[in-house]
Amino acid sequence: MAARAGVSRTTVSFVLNARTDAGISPGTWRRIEEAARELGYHPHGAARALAGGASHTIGLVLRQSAEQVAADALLAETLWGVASEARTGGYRVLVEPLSPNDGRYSELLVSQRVDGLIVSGPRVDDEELAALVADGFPIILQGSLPDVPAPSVDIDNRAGARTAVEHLIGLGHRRIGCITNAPLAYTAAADRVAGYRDALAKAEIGFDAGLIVEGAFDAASGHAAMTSLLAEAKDVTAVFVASDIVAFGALRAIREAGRRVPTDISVVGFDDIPLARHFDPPLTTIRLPANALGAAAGRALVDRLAGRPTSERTLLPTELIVRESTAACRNRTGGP
Amino acid sequence: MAARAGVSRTTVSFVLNARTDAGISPGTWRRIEEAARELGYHPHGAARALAGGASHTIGLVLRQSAEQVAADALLAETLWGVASEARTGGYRVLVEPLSPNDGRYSELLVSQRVDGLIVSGPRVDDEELAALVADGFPIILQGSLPDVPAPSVDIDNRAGARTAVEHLIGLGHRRIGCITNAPLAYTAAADRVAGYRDALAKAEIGFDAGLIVEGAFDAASGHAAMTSLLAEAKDVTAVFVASDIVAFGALRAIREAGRRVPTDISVVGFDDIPLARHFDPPLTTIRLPANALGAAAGRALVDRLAGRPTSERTLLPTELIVRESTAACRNRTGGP
DNA sequence: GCGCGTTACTAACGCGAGTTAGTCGCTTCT
DNA sequence: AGAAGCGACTAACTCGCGTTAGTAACGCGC
Repeated sequence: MAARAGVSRTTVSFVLNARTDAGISPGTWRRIEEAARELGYHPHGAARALAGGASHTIGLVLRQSAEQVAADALLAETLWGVASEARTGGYRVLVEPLSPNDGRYSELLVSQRVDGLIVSGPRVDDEELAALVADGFPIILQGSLPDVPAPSVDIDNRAGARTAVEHLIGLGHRRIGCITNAPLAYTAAADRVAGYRDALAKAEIGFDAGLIVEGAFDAASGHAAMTSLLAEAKDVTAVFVASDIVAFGALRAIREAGRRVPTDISVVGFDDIPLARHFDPPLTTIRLPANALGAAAGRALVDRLAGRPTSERTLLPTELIVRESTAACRNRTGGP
Repeated sequence: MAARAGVSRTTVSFVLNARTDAGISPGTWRRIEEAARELGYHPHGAARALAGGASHTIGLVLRQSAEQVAADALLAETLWGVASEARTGGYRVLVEPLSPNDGRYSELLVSQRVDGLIVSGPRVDDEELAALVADGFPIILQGSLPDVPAPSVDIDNRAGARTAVEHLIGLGHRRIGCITNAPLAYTAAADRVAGYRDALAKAEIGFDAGLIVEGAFDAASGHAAMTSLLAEAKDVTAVFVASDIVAFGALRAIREAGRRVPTDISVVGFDDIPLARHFDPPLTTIRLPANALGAAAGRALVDRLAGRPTSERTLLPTELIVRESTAACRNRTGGP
């Protein structure tokens, strides 16, 4: 204990916690700081947590399956955002990857190892989560979950999808297909389809359910979806694929069908994964601000823990990145 | 405290820590377990850490820059491996992303918030790391760092590269180019080049420094490297690209040059990122066991913390995944 | 009836901080 | 001169648990 090199012990605590209200003379203050440095003194985390009643740690629960995590090109970036924001707020991040039916993360909270939780990819049937939220634990949802009364942070999937499709419409396309990023049970997938429909409605283009095909996370599903779409709706001149990875498979299907992108068919993706700019052709897509998403979740939790007001729902804006997979429609079947 | 519902307090501690040596009668044991369940009792993590002298938490330090993290398709999977292995050992994982010149992770260890550290992507000039290791802290390196006397876990880059090139040689190729995954200052890049040379040497193919071009993490660098290689060495019939992402750019360069894969040029990648099987053509590559890598690092640290013997250096085997980007050489210039 | 060994527990200390309620010495007011 | 006030600290309590040493009850042998 640095008390030796200086004077007391309580005083050390005051200095290290920057308690300016406790009237410590500048001389003593400096003396203690120096002693602490010389002795390489560092307060013991656990003791501090015990005495202070706060662990200064937040938990990040990954509710995706191992396969989904492996396939998620943006997860690491999101984690980075959470962690850096947490750090500026004086918190550390404990990561708890938990496959869907693999319960029991409440222990983290209940044992006071973390002060709050960010739950990424929450599922509707998560009873444990609902119970925790009902008990008033500080929890931030990263993703959408309508029925759970906890603050959530997400990107604006609907607006993003709408922007993507409006871009297509602006290029003169009228028959626009849509391949989802995941089964529609996933809210993110449903929201993106909603955005697609918004854009069509605004442009007064009739909605055709036959133009929507479900994808499922990976490129193989995109390939299958696109193949079926090309077969079913031959007059499609553009496709909105709600995931770059799925779009990658779709591009291949188009190539295999002997059509060209963007000459014959325009394609817009979603996510802007690092590889998207290198697709053939470079993919026009909607940038998902992964880092900012993590940071927003981190900030929301830190704010909440500090007792500051938190908005119930934060929707992050996306950005249209125009590259070379989209071009003006050449055969305007639906023109005025 | 559950003492109320049962009898004592020390006894509760014994039961919850499964101290069978302390002679607790089966009746009392059961009574306490029930009471704990009914009261929803959970020991306080910080108190436990303070009293027990161990935080039961390990730190995972990410020493890559934010950009590298974002571009690393396998990082999340590795993290998953670390975390799941840690959990089976009774540990939690604290993640500390730290850009290269952004020091000060020793605080984690020194303040006892973690019992040990896994350092991913260590750099040679990391003085803090060297000091920590010298002080005897439990640290596992994930990656290679010859001069630091800490146990390390890595994949066998050299053997993997060798396997890749041997596959090419087996197909009859003799003029084989090599594009690195990163600048040669990175040991992983140097190791993979070493594996490339091993394979050539074994097959008694002369080494030509002109066939090696440096890539740098992303597809753009692969594109540039391949373009220059095609221009400089027109007789190359195969290329070993030490990273799938870089290979993606290389494939595009080959296409742009009017050559076909694998008809004119065979390509082998490295990493087996999820998208590799969907490349055009599906990429033959070396699978990097990301999950296993994380798990091995986690296990090594847990073992070390438990006082069990740990091997100084663990090299995980890779696996050749043959897909459609490689084919037999057609113009055997160097044949017997 | 006493010593001795078991069995089944419990009182009390200590981990290393944060925090409350003082204490001490010195001015300033009345 | 005595009370009150203030600046600069510190003794001692608290957090919730692990752990060591110790105790009470009970049986057993002689």
